Amino acid sequence: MDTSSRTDLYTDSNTASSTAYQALKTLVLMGDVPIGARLREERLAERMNVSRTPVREALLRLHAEHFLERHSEGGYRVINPSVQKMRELYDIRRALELHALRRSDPHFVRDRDGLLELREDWRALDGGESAIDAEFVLLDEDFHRRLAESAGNPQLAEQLRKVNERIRPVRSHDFMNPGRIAATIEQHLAIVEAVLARKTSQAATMLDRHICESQTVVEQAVANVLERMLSVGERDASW
Amino acid sequence: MDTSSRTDLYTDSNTASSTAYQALKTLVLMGDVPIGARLREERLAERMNVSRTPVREALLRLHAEHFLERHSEGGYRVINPSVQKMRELYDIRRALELHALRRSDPHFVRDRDGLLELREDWRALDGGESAIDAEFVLLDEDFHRRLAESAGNPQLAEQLRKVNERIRPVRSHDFMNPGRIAATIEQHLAIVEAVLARKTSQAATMLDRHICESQTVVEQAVANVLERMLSVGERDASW
DNA sequence: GTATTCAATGTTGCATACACGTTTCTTAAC
DNA sequence: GTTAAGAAACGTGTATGCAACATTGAATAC
Repeated sequence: MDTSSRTDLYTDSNTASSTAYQALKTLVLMGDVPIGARLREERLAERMNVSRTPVREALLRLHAEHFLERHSEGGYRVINPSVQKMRELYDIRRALELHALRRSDPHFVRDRDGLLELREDWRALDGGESAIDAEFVLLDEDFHRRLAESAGNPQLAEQLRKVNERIRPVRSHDFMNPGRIAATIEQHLAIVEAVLARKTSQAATMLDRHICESQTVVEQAVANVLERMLSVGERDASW
Repeated sequence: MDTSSRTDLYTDSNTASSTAYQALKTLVLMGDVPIGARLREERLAERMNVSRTPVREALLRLHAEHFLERHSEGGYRVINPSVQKMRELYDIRRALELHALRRSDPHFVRDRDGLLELREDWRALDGGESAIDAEFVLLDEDFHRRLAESAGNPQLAEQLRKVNERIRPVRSHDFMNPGRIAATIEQHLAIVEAVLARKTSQAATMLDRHICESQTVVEQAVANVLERMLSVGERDASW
C-alpha cells in the first residue's frame, strides 16, 4: 500500500478522508455507481488507495447528506431518487427560495452589489449556446444560490445549497431541450431585474413560476429515466 | 475495557457508535459541555467505555448536524449559537412551516386524522400546569412537527425537525415565563382549528405571528444568557 | 531576566487486526 | 435432482497501534 503520500497530515484539510468523500460523492452524483448498488468498504478503499477508515468516514458523511441510505443488514447503498422524493425536494426549494426573496422585514438590506454582479454574469451568457446540459445545471444552481445569498441569511442559503445538490442528478434533464436553456436565462434575468427594481412580489411570482416550470419538465423526463435505471437490475451490483 | 457487551452486533442497530452519538448529543444539547469546549476523543471514549472509533463517528455525525464545528487544528468544539445564527434558523423555520401550512396545490390532501389527533392531544394539555420549561420545549417541537407532517411532505418535515433541534438549546428560554406556556397552548389550538376549518390563510397568519412571538421572546432572553455562557471562560475547557 | 532550542507529552488521522454475524459454496444424505 | 448441514469466504463494527504534527515546558545561552 502506498504510504509515501503521508507527508503532511493533521493540519492539512485535504485529508484522505475528505479526498475519499469528494471522490465518492462525485461517483454517486455522476451516476457512475448505479442506484441501489451496495457499497463495500474494502473495495472502495482499494479503489482509492486508502484504508477502510477514511472510506467509512466518507460513507458516514454521504449518508448524513442523504446521498446514501443504510442497507438493511449494515453498510450503505446509493439512494433511490424517486419522483415523489424529488417533488418534495422541489417543494422545499420553493419554500426556501421564495422566503429568501420576499424577506419583508423592514430593517433588512439586500446585497445589491451581489445582485448587480449576478445580473452582469447572466447577461454575458445571453444566447446560451456556450453551455449545455450538465454544465448548465451548475450555472443554474449558482444563480439560485447567489440569489438566495443576497437575502442575507447564510444558513438558509446553505440549506438551499444542500437541497439543490440532492436534486442535481435529475436536474440535468431540465436542460436537455436547448429551448429550456434560453428560457431559463431569460427568466433569470427578469427575476433579477424585478428584485433590483424592488418589485419584490412580482419577482416572487416569476420565481415561483420558474421553479414550477423546471419541476414539471424534470418530473416528466425523470419518470421514465428512473424506471429504466432501476429496471436494469443493477440494484444488486456491488461497489 | 468492557468487552462483555459485545454480544449481538452487525444486525444490531444500537451499536457502540450510535450509543456514543446519542450520549454525546445529549451532553451537548443539555449544555453539559460548555460552548466552545474542545472535545478530546480519548477522554470521551473513556467516559463512554468504548474505543475512539465509535466516538469519532459520533463526532462526525454531530458535525454534519451542525452541533459541532471543526477546531482550527483538527478536532471539534461545541458550536457557538450566536443570536444572529438563531435568528437565521428561526427564519428558515418560518419559511418551512408556513410553506407546509399553505400547500395551495389543488390535488393535495392534508392528513385530517393526524390533525384531529393533534388537537385532542393539545386540548388535554389545557391549562398547562403539568409541563414546564425544558419538557415543554419537546412538546412544542412535537406540535410543530406533527403540524408540518400533516402537509404530506416528509422531506420537509424532516428538514424542519433538524432545524428545530438546532434551535432547541435556546428555546427553553421561551417557556421560562408560565404565561408563555398558556399562550402557546391557546395559539396552537387556534391554529389547528383554523386548518381543520380550511381557513388556511388565517391559520398561516396566526402561525407566522406565533413563531415571531416566540422568536422575540427567545432573542431577548438569549442575548444575555449567551454572553454569560461565553464569558465564563470555559471556551478552553476540554472534554 | 529574556530568548532560543530541544525534548517530552498530547492529539489527531490513518492503517490494521480481530470478533462476530451473514452469505455462499461444498458435500453428503435421501 | 433436491435438500440439509457444515465449512469457508465475506463484510461490518470495534479496538488498537503508529506516524505526523502541535504544544508545552525545561534547559541553555546571552
